[in-house]
Parts: sequence; structure tokens; C-alpha cells
Amino acid sequence: MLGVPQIHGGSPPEPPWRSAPRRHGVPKPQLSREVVVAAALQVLDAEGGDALTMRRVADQIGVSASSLYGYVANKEELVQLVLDRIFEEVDVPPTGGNWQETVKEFARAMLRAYRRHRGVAALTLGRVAVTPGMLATGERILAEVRSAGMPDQVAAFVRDLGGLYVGAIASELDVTPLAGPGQEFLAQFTAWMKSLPADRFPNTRALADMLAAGSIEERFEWGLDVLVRGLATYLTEPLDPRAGWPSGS
Amino acid sequence: MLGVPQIHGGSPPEPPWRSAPRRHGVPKPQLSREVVVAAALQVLDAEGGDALTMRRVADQIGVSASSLYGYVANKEELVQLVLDRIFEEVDVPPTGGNWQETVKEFARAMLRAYRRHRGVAALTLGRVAVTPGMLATGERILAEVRSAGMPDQVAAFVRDLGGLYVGAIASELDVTPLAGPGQEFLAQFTAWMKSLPADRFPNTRALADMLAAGSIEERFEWGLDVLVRGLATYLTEPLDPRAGWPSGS
DNA sequence: ACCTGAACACCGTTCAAGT
DNA sequence: ACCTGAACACCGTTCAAGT
Repeated sequence: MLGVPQIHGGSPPEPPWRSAPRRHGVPKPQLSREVVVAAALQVLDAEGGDALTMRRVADQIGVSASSLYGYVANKEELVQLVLDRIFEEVDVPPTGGNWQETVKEFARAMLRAYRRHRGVAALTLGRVAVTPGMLATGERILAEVRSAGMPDQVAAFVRDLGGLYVGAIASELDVTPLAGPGQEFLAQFTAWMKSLPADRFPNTRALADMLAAGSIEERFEWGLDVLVRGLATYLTEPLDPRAGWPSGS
Repeated sequence: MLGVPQIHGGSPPEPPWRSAPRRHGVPKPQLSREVVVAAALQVLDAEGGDALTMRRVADQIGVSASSLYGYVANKEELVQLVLDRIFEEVDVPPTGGNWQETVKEFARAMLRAYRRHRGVAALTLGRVAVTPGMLATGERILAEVRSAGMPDQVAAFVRDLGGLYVGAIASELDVTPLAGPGQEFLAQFTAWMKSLPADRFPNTRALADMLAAGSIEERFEWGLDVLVRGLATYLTEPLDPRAGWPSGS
């Protein structure tokens, strides 16, 4: 009609330069645990921790939210799988030099892994993340610390304490606004501390600038130093028996 | 009708033993910031952190959820106010004895405050909680640590590091199932570590029992010991200049 | 002035139904 | 076998409307 030329009675064949269409309209990618976890990481990288949602992960794949439950028991399991992937990404530093520096390098490597995927550090908090990927890193740390002559009880808990510390700092990094309004807030905070009554808050006033100074990365390094120095003392000074540490069982 | 005796034409007067009815049906308590925060704490104590919801807090008061927004900007502000209340509850220990023990006592007091309100510790994580209630505690710690001769840079960050540590441990306490299935899981975990290939995981296998041993409270005490020992080294051994700590600005 | 109720744009999870 | 769509019981937040 209207003079538009019609080729026979059907539509013309696809031109050769057009890519092959997905068959039957809607794409139906094969789902799998890996696909789901990969999509979760993409969502995390692109939109941060708050966006990690069953529905958004499903959207990312192009599938309905309910279909994820065929491959993942629930959101908690998905989070655990994501954390495992992150731990596998930790680029373990070469052993060598003193154990102090090696332990610090481990912590830094973990921080880097967290920073590659914003929002993931917060997932470790308030959660006992026992994953296969964590085991390899844990083994390396244990080896390092034990061969330095550290008591076994101490070695056993370096892992947990370190994980706690790095996770907590990294989540602070994710959450702290680095520029613009964040800096403004910091200035307000400092001014507030300086305006406190001198008789009740002498030390807070005196250290106001220092309390607000230092980037989180600097605080991270400093905290690492405190931890490693503290650990080192156990080489010469034994555990305080009052700490109630189980020596036998 | 139906022979039921009717007293005159209206309903009988209230018997004297029945409490005075609230006037005109629905109670309309006066709202205020304090009422909202108090209700939030009640919800927290009764049902834990996941239950801290604008809607549930409103229910607790007997008011609609939207009415809370007259007294609190949003949920984040409510959380900050709740945290401030908790910090005010910290029963600061008497000064005396060495600074190490005082710092530890502060941490323990904070842990106690968190444990009184389950779910509140998790609220501190991934959040810069700058509240008035925190200032008083901070001032005490600064005074203690400075008078012990600690460098100002160190003193300034004991506060943050300590807060991070206590919050992280306390949130683990809230989340860890202490009995029943939790213990079962721990046994599974230990068995799993022991079943790892001996060539790749010698240390994990050797320390399997120790890695799972120790209550969280014990780990808390041990971690405190590490931190305090680490801090003590700054009295004799200065900061590592490589840490990049701002000495001037 | 203060609170309500409905509405909006979300959640996690389940389950009957489709293919 | 695998995925969809609707449904359920929730979220935080806004806003016109009631009193």
C-alpha cells in the first residue's frame, strides 16, 4: 500500500552485515552459580553495596529475580559466594624480608582487593566469612607468623584480628566522602571540637586538628603498625595469663 | 430485643474497678525526639538490629510511621541519635593504675554498653559516628593516654582505632550463634580444616583446633592486649617515618 | 500544628503456572 | 528442568488531607 514496494509477500531476508538475531525474541542465557556471582560483582562495582539486591542482580543477567533461587539458597549465600570470589582475588605478596612486613603486605593486598569492589568490605562486617578462598590466604599468614617463632595461640588469631581490622577500615573507606561535602563536614567537626568548654575538654580541644587529620589510608597504615608492634611483643613477653586464654583444651 | 434486659435507654456506667478509658478511642501520645529514640531502643532490645525500622518504631509508640519524620530527618539520623544514647550509657571506669589497664577498662565498658542493646554494635560499623556522647569518653581516653607520655599523634588515633575494634568485635558477638546450631557449625568447620590436603595446608591443619577455639569474649581480651602492647611501644620506639604520618600539618 | 492514610518505589522469598 | 509472573509481607519516604 501507499506505493511502498513489497518484495513478494513476506519480509526481505536479513542483510549479511546484520548480526544473527537471538532466536525467538527474549534471550534465555543459561544460569549458573558463576553467572549469578559474576553479575553480583558487576552490580557491586557499578553501583556499590546498597545496590546488591536479588532483583538488581537478576536484571543484570536479564532474568527474573525468582530464578536466582535455583542457584543460590538466599541472599546470604550469594553474599558469601561474592566474598569468596574477592578473597581469591587477593594478590598474595611474595614471602621474604621480616614477618612484620609480610603481614603488613597481606593486609595491604586485602585492602586493595576490597577497594577494587566498592561496597564489598561492608559485607564482611558482622558476618563470619568462612570461605575456601580465605583458607589459602590464612595458611600463608599462619606459615609466616609461626616460622617467625610466634606462639601458636597468637598465630591462630592473627588471622581473625587482621581480617576484622582490614574489613572495618575498608568499609570506612567506602563510606567516607572523600571530597566536597565530606571535607566541609570535617572542617565543621574540627570547629565544633575547638568550641568545646576548655575546662571539660582540654585534650579534645588541644588535639582537635590531629583528631580530624590524616587520610583513612594513613590511619590504616598506622593501625597496622600498632597491630604488628603488639604482636611482636609476644616473641619476648608471653601471654598475660589473666587474659584467660585456653592453654590446654 | 430477645429479652435481654436493657438499663434505661443507654449503656451502663463504667464499673469502678475498670481503669479510666483513654479519652476518645485512639491514644495520641505527644511525640518528641526523646520518645522516638527511646522507642527505637526498646525495639532494639526486644527484637535486635534487623527490627530497627521506622515502621516498627512507630508501632512501638502507637503512631503512624510518617509521623516520625516530624522529629527525625530520616532513618540515618535516628540511628545516629540511638548511637549517641548508647555512648552516654558507657560507665566510664575510675582512673587509677596504669594507662594500659584504664584503656582496656574503657573498651570493656563500651562492650558492655553494646551488649546491653543487641544489634547496636553493627550500627557503628561503616559509619562515622560523631556524636556528643562520644566526646566525653574520647576526652577521658585522650587525657589518660597523653598523661602517660604518649605522643600526641598516637593519642589522637587511639580513640578511632579503639572504637573500630570494639564495634567490630561486638557486632560479631551479636551475630554469632552461641549455642546449638552454632556449636555444630564450629565442629563442622574444624573437621573441614583438618581434612584439607596436608601438603598445601600444613599450618591450618595443625592449628585447626586453636583456630576454632576461644570464645569471642576471650578473643576480645586478647585483641585488646595486642593493641595496648602495640601502643606501649610508641613510648620508647618512635613512629616509623615510612608510615607517612603527617608531622606538621 | 500535628498526625494520618494512601501512595510510590522499592525489598527478599515463595509458589503455582507456563514452556 | 528451568524460568516466569503474581503474590505476600515487608521496607523508607513523601504528601495531600484531616483534626
